[in-house]
Amino acid sequence: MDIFEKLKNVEIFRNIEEENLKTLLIELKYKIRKLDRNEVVAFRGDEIEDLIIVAQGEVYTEMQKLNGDSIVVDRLPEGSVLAGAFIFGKDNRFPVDVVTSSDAELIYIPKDEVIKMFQMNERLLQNYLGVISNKTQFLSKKIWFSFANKSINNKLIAYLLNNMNRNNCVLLQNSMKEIAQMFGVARPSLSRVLKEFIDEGVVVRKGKNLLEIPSKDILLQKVD
Amino acid sequence: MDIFEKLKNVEIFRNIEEENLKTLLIELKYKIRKLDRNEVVAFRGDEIEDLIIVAQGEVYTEMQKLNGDSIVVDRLPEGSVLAGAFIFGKDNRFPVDVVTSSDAELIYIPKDEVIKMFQMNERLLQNYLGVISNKTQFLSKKIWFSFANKSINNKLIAYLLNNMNRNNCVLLQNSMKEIAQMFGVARPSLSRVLKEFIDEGVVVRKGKNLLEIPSKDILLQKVD
DNA sequence: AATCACCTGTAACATAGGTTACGAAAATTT
DNA sequence: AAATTTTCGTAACCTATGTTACAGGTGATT
Repeated sequence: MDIFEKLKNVEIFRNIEEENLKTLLIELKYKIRKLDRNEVVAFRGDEIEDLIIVAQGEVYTEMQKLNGDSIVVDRLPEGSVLAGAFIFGKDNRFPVDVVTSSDAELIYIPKDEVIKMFQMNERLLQNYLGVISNKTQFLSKKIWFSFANKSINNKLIAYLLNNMNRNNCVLLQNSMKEIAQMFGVARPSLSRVLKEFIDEGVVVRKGKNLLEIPSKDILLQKVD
Repeated sequence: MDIFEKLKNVEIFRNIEEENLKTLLIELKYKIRKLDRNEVVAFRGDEIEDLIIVAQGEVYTEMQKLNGDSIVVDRLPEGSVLAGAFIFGKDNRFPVDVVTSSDAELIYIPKDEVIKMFQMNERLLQNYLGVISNKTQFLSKKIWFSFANKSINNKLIAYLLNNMNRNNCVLLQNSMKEIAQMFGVARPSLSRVLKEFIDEGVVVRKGKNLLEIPSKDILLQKVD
């Protein structure tokens, strides 16, 4: 598969006509870097000078906690852009370690070239703005969620309300383990709160992955 | 003061030569809206179709918690851009209520015009990318901080390490009340932990707003 | 200087949530 | 279908943090 085929599937190149994409490829300076699985793409603190595109494979980013544990922050599948908010921001260094989770092929486009690209193709610019805007939206919502809902109680209520369909039912998309992780709480603790709700009849188990909320209002009364 | 003077102080118009800025003003379609103190600029859920610039005065954004309390999310001083990540993102509706905290003058620039602007002036595009990139960076760091440092203990250690100067001292920029708010914890709880550190000699009070950390290593041993 | 408003430190108390552990159920692999 | 691994519910226990309250300090305002 040639580079052109790969670029077509990259998020920032969506909906760009083949013609224009080919023109871009010719005009543009870029470098391709091939890596094996588990190779380090960049260390925390490294300067970011290029836009990096995951043309093939997958990479993940991880951060060090104070106690030395490292936690996976993000998985970037094929077609993603790496640290898109960091080439134009104040802090031009990687905030995280970046590692490949499979054989991977990365495309490096220098910052200057990126800006040139934007001026050559309006659609591309809009895509890019979209990508980093979505990231910001995603982060904003995440922060709001954990700030506005401190107790597991409230987190669960908010989650249920967000995922409720017309029939007052919630189909659990994630395992309890995963939900607990999303909430940043211990699994047994979440389990305990859900049990309370079920014991009180505020929530009814309809099946392994299906919950029913008999009354939204009664659920809301449980907010603390 | 005419509109031109006001625009010069807007974050996305920084470092743009007067000439170019004047040209932009002539070419551009925009609307000006004047508001009194405590007027609502936009409600949560309203469609976002324009880039909104705070040309004069100040606005703040607030969100509703489940229990009805509203919390101030952000203050946007003169020269800020409102919801910059939301005109290009997937979700084109305000995530928050927006209210003026003083008499204010807002400039509305339609999305299409904004893109035109970007293509007329490269510097402007870079500024805009910078602004929303910085926002993303800010949010990322905030999330990481609260995710990687669950206990007040660890939050405090991370804060001290981040704000330490060469002399192993930390000049407290914010009041304890504010720091507690940043951490999302109760003030007396933060006070208690700091007292522990001081009692143990891990941190030394050098003055009202000055702390000394005798040994970084010993401080790090306190991580749990 | 006197009043007021606010920020701090501190303590006693209540509780939400983390930890650990174990067995049953479910899912996956053999 | 047997075996192995993973998820889940549940309970007992413990600790970190929130809550409330009060008094001394600091700074602003009059």
